[in-house]
Amino acid sequence: MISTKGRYALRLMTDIAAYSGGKVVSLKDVSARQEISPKYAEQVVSLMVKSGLLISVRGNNGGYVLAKSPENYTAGEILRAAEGTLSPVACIEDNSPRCSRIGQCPTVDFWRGYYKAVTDYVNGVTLEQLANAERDKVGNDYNI
Amino acid sequence: MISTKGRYALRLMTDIAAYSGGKVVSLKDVSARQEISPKYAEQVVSLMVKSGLLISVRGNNGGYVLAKSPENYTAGEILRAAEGTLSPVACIEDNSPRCSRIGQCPTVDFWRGYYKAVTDYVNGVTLEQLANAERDKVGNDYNI
DNA sequence: ATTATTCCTATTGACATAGTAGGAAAAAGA
DNA sequence: TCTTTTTCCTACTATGTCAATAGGAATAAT
Repeated sequence: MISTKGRYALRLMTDIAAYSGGKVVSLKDVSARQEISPKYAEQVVSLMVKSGLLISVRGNNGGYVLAKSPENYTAGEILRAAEGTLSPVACIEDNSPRCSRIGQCPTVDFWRGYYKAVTDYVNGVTLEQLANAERDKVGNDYNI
Repeated sequence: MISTKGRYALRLMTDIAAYSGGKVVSLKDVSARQEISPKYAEQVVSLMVKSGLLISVRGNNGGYVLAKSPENYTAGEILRAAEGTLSPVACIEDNSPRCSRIGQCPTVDFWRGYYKAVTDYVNGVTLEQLANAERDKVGNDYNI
């Protein structure tokens, strides 16, 4: 399962992309709209800053701005910045400690394929697409 | 990440498919070949039995047999039996407690797509393919 | 009766998750 | 200069999950 860090990161980035209009926006506003604990949102957003996906502005009237335009972000890079890796197993990551069974393990190739299926998918979705979904959905608060 | 339960389940099932030849095989042998703690392997295998993927034979000379032939298993059903679900988020599972933001969440469709990418992949790999990989790899114990 | 197996449940140490909390540092405005 | 609003940083904590380990009961062949 993807943890709340990854899920919140995606929603926070989507919100900023959808509503900031390129201006600095405070996390207070973003987290309120997304109903995410402001203090926890801070920690998630700090991962985005550290990865260079968001630019922070400190002080009064400060906040965050996207580092590039929404169509140039993929969901994959946001999730990786939050989660660390999307690899299903440790042994196929870069810099993984060598598994002694790697030469005889029948499932390594299977996991590589799994990883590729996930990677291809998340790298194929842009933040712009998510932001459009956000704007489309507002007002559509139908309870199924 | 997929837990050891899922990873071990796949390797144990693969081993049985590759080496049992349709006969009852004891878990002691299987777990030794796969270098998995026998006691822990018991717990993993019991999930397979409960899901009907393996048939158990109790008593002396007992063990386990595949419930069907390897080409009729997918990696997906084995992983789901071990892991419970492969869904990346709780809100898109069947019988999930309704999330109050479902009507306005911009990422739900993204996660559905993610889930589908994973599901399509794991349902497209058969146990027979894994068993062939196992047989091919034995003897290729090159240390990279 | 012995032995080899599966079956079932309890326990444990280590670690990760999902926050909460408090305050320091920065910068704008009065 | 003082106040306010923001980000930034670190520590703490409760809860739960993981990955086993452990012990013994039930079963069945010899």
